[in-house]
Amino acid sequence: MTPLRLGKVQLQIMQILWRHGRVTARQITDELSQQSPIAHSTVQTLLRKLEAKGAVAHEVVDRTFVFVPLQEQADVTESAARDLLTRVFGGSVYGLVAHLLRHEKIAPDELARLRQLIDKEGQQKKP
Amino acid sequence: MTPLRLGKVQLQIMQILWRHGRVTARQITDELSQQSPIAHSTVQTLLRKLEAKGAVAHEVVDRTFVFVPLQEQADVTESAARDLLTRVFGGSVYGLVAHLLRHEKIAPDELARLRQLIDKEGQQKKP
DNA sequence: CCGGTAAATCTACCCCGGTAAACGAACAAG
DNA sequence: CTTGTTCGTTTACCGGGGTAGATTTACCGG
Repeated sequence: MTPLRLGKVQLQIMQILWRHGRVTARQITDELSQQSPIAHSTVQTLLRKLEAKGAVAHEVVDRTFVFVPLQEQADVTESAARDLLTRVFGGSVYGLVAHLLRHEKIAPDELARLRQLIDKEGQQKKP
Repeated sequence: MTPLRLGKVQLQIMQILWRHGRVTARQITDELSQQSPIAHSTVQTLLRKLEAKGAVAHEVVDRTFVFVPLQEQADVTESAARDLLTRVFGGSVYGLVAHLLRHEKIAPDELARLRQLIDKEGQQKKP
């Protein structure tokens, strides 16, 4: 299980795949182009590279490719998060969270939910 | 102020720079080689690339280069964290922290300190 | 049957991180 | 003076992300 490193656009493609489950290259191009224009062939190239890597697969429906994600979102999220955690924060969850609290603005209700979450986590000492 | 993208080894070099303030290329090579062997010329090449990017500078002392970091650790940390936050967690601090709590094992005392930190953050509503 | 349309493939760049050998300069020891 | 060591510089290569034009393939409508 190699960590599977994904680039910026590749991640965006995977996210579209995860949201919709089954999409054509054209759909991906359209959705990506809403943010910044991108050539259809570029998307196709990246999809081929993703497929070569085992991150996606395609089925042929009506002579057009329908792509499906193979790599789980949870896995990619996990490896990306752990990557930042270890490389930048030396593995300290406290360090990362402290940084987020200090440098990112957080809505008060989010903060409240966070406190609840941590409390619940603390309760799970004795199962 | 471009985000300044750094690779894996480049980040390690910057971290050594940040720890020591002023180091020679040799010191960096030695320190990096404790983890995984790396050629001295590789380190020098990366240092040149970092300098070309404005991340470091060098002074000449006794005919050898002494490198100093120009880019602040806080800035790099910040951009890396925000990068993950926006690209993977859609900007949701809650999402990222929740992920960390769920998937990373955290020492009980770290959890306690986290709760304190969040409480203190909550108090700063009315200054 | 023919031309348009749309999809897929081929091919070719550029950039940059990482890797390192090869070369050159300068000094230190003998 | 010659040789070896230690720097720094030059140069080259690989891999992979990103980009996209050009080309082929296949269908569909007139």
